[in-house]
Amino acid sequence: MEQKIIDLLKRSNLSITDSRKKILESFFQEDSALAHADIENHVGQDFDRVTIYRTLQTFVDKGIIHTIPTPDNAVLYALCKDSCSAGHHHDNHVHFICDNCNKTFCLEHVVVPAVHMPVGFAASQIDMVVSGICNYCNATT
Amino acid sequence: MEQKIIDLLKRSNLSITDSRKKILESFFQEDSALAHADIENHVGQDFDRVTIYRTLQTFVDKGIIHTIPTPDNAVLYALCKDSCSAGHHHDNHVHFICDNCNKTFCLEHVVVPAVHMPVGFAASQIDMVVSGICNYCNATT
DNA sequence: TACACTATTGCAACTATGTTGCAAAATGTT
DNA sequence: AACATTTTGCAACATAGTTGCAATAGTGTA
Ligand SMILES: [Zn+2]
Ligand SMILES: [Zn+2]
Ligand SMILES: [Zn+2]
Ligand SMILES: [Zn+2]
Repeated sequence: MEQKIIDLLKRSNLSITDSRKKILESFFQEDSALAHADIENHVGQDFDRVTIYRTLQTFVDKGIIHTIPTPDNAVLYALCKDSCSAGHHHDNHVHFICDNCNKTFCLEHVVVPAVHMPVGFAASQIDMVVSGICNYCNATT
Repeated sequence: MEQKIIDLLKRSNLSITDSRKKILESFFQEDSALAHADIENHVGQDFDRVTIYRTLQTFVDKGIIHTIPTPDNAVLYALCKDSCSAGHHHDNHVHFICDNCNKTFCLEHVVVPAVHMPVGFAASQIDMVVSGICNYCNATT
């Protein structure tokens, strides 16, 4: 884990700092997307709020994580897959929000479907967010 | 206009107040979705910030307007079509955000396409937000 | 390892956004 | 007009996010 994180930071041309390691750790330990508050809980009192904001922004810029738009306008972050790089995200997958456990997941293998635009409108990016019951919650009820 | 607004409020079982009239007016005058700040600008100093928040919430509850999730997590509101009623929205259309003029539109006639969920996931609601260049901006450049 | 250079962090202060309780004012009904 | 009910404004609070700057930590080089 430790080494995997260090490699990722090096590959992204980022210096290895305690906060970056700890914050990345949060993402590798959780399979779902994280809100700023989740990360604050995970890293505890170790780092300043501001550091977390700046670190997350850095990770987004470097293509390490991506943000997820949600209907209730909370900001969520999740790890990007390898195809993302600095200044160029390739996150065209669908996101799923569970109404029961309230977790948000990247459905890596579900590509956002095409949609026919009215005349005059040119689409450059499409976000799709699905809510419902996740596979874990469906299995345990 | 005035009469149209009064009728809409009566139909929704809401009392006719100055703030509700003025805020609804904002929506009828604009063809694009409005942020809280836009409405604050439109109504000027006439009403308190809190009143605007509460009025918008009331309108959402009554099925008069709906919220639009955006990738940058701003809250936007737009008029619902007639099929929406108190406690039951029917807004399954695609939303479009123009990268040029920065306005957001309801594409009333573009229905959110179906998407195939992985095993175990049950979808109950789907939001699709497209960004790009709108028809007005494409026509004038 | 020590040094110098640069990048990162913490702090404090600030802005923006949204919420709550309560008394005053406006609305609808009789 | 008088009453009961909603709605509004105010003040205070809560949460989220940003900025400038000085202190600190990380990196590459000698
Ligand atoms: Zn779930
Ligand atoms: Zn994702
Ligand atoms: Zn436009
Ligand atoms: Zn809409």
